[in-house]
Amino acid sequence: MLDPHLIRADLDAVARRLARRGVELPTARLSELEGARKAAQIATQELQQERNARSKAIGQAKARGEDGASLMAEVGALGDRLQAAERRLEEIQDELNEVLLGIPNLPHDSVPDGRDEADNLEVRRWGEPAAFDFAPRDHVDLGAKLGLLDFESAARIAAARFATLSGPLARLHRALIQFMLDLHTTEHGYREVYVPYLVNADSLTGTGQLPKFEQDLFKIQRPDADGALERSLYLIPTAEVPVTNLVRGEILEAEDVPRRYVCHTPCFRSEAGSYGKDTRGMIRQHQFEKVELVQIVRPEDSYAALEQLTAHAETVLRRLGLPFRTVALCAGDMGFSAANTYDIEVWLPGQQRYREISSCSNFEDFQARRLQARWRRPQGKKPELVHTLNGSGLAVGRTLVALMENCQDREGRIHLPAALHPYMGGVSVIG
RNA sequence: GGAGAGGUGGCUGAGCGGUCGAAAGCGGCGGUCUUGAAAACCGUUGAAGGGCGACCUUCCGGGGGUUCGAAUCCCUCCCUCUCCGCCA
Repeated sequence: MLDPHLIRADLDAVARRLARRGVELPTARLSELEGARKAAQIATQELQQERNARSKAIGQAKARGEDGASLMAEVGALGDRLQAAERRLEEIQDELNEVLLGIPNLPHDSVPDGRDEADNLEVRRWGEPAAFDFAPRDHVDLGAKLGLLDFESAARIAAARFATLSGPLARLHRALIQFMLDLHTTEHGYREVYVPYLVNADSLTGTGQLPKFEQDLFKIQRPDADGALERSLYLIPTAEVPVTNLVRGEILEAEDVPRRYVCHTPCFRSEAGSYGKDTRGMIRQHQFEKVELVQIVRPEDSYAALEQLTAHAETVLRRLGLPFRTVALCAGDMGFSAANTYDIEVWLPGQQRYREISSCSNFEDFQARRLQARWRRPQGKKPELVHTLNGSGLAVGRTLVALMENCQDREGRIHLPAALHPYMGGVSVIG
């Protein structure tokens, strides 16, 4: 959520910055609501003040042993007016809040202009795509040839857009998770956490998935005692949600502040809007594993943290020897809650292009405001909002795809990088 | 699932219809003392919102209700703890 003060103070500047994302701020409606809010709030508070003063007088009269009946008669008439004023104020605030919750974050000044993916800016590139002296297969063909990757059984068990892995490929998948967790905990200073995979609506509102993107989520309805459907939970679309919510409603002490978490979870995405994209293979699935990096930092440190976190994610690819490039997302391509985002894209020989394997974002105080996640500066000042960041470190399924496609030989065998050998029980070649 | 007990400020914890936004302790901050620190002592210290301001409003797990007035009474939901049952 944006700072309401900022919106009040300079609505046009906010609108201009949002226009870079291709978002039109409903300025007329906002200023109308804000005006109504102010009037209603002042009116309500005046009535409350009057009621409080008179009620107090009744109390004092009674304490003196007086009757107070005449005073009570005076206040009676106030009740209805107060209630009406309170209702009206609540209505306006609900409406205002609804609008506010639907406004995306402001892009940082350093974010390049642009409408979509095509306008993203490459900031660096690492590794050389291998020159194959044969036509490289994509992971679907490789998996089928190896007999270790199968979409039909997954469709039978569940539905389209699921996959089953078996044997050494299933082990490789697990090995990648262990490798990533070990790297980030032992070398990059993250604390490993295990969290719920089902979360409530408040958590999703906190990180920004709700209210706007409910259609992307799998929702679990829980029948209550009467069989009525209430108290829904949602399957997490990313560990970002439960992990960032670790600090929801907290006031952290200064020495407790940078917090760095790493967490492996499955992720579940309904992605109702994107059918038809990446239908082949395991690039876009309803269920996938991810190792996520989350940082809770002091506001002044968040941009340094973004560089650091992105580098931590890149390190995974470096260790695996997978060629990648890092792009700065343009304003139009960034996610709802992000102020600044780097995508890391890995080279996929099967597609002859770089594909997103990690997205590292600084949310500044946007999520923190929704979460009421705060910290106290050393000198015992007022609590201030923290800044939050996260990034995949990495998406496991896509890493598996990249390994298969980049490390294949003419016969369709997969030659694993040395970094994974300890996690594979000595197996260095699959197939 | 059954029975019971609870949810109060950064933390612990009192209050159970009327100056209670809330005692006390811890912690934090400021000061005295000290070469410095600790200890001791004194003072101070919740959050959010509104108003140009003097100030005002809201908040005692969430929501609803009773009342002139609710942390305190009622309803409901959520959560925590103890015992029993069941269970990976």
